Amino acid sequence: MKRYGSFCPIAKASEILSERWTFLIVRELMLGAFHFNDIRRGVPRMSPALLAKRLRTLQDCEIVSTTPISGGRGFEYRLTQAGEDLRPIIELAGHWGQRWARSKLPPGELDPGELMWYIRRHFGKIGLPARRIVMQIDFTDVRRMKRWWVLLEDGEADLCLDDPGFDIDIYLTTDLLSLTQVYIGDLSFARAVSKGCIELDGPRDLLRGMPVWFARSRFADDNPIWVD
DNA sequence: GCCGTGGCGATCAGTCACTG
DNA sequence: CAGTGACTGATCGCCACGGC
Repeated sequence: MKRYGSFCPIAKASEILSERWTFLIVRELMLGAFHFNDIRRGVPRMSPALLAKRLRTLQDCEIVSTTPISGGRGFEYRLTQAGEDLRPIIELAGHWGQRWARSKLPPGELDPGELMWYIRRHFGKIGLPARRIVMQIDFTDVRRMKRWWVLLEDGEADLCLDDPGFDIDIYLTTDLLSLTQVYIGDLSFARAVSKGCIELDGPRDLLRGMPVWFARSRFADDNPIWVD
C-alpha cells in the first residue's frame, strides 16, 4: 500500500481505498458476495492473485474479517464494522459516478457475464409474481456467453449458462448494448421494447409487469439521460 | 527557477499453469 | 473451488538534462 506520509484522515482513507479494485471489492461484499469466487464474478477483469492480495490488505486494515469455510478450503469474507461504515461512502460514489463520470458504454466496457451478474442482484420485488419464473435471455451480438437462463423465485435470482431444464416462461432477445443501457438507466425497458431493442415472448400478463420488476441499477434513476 | 522530456530501475498488474 | 507462483509487460517515480 502506498503511503502519503500525512496524518490527514482523508489521506489515510485514500491509502486504503484508492488502490485499484479495492472499492469494487468492498462493493461486492456490500452486495452479499462472501466467497472468493462470488467476489471474483463481480470483478471479472481482476486477476485472482490480485484479489487474494487485496483481500489480505483489507483484512490487515480490519475492513474485512475472515472465517474458514467449514469442511472446505478458503474463507468466508465479511465486512467488519469499519467495512460496514463504508456503505454510505460507496453509495454516494455510485450516485456521483452516475451523475458526473457516466460511461458512454464503449464496446470495451461491455461484458455479458458482468452485466448478467449485476442483473441477477437487482430484480425488483414489486410486481414480481409469487411463483417461480424462468427467463431465457439471448444476446444477438456476442459469441461467448450468448444464452442465459434466469430463475426467479422467492425474491431471489439464480443464473445459469446451461439449460436448467425448466419450462421457459419468458424469452428475451436483445443486444449487449441495449440491455446494458436498460440496466444502467440510459434506456427505459418499455422504450427498448417499443424500439425493438428488446424482443419478448411469453404470457402477456407476465410481460406487462416486466418494466416494473426487471433488473435495473440502483443508480438508474439518477439524472436520467434517455437514449433514443 | 520553472517546465517539459527522456532514460532507467522498481513496482504493479495480468496471464497462465499449477496445487490441494 | 480457492487460491499460489512464475513470468512478462505496463506503469510509476526519480533523476538528469535542456530550453526558455
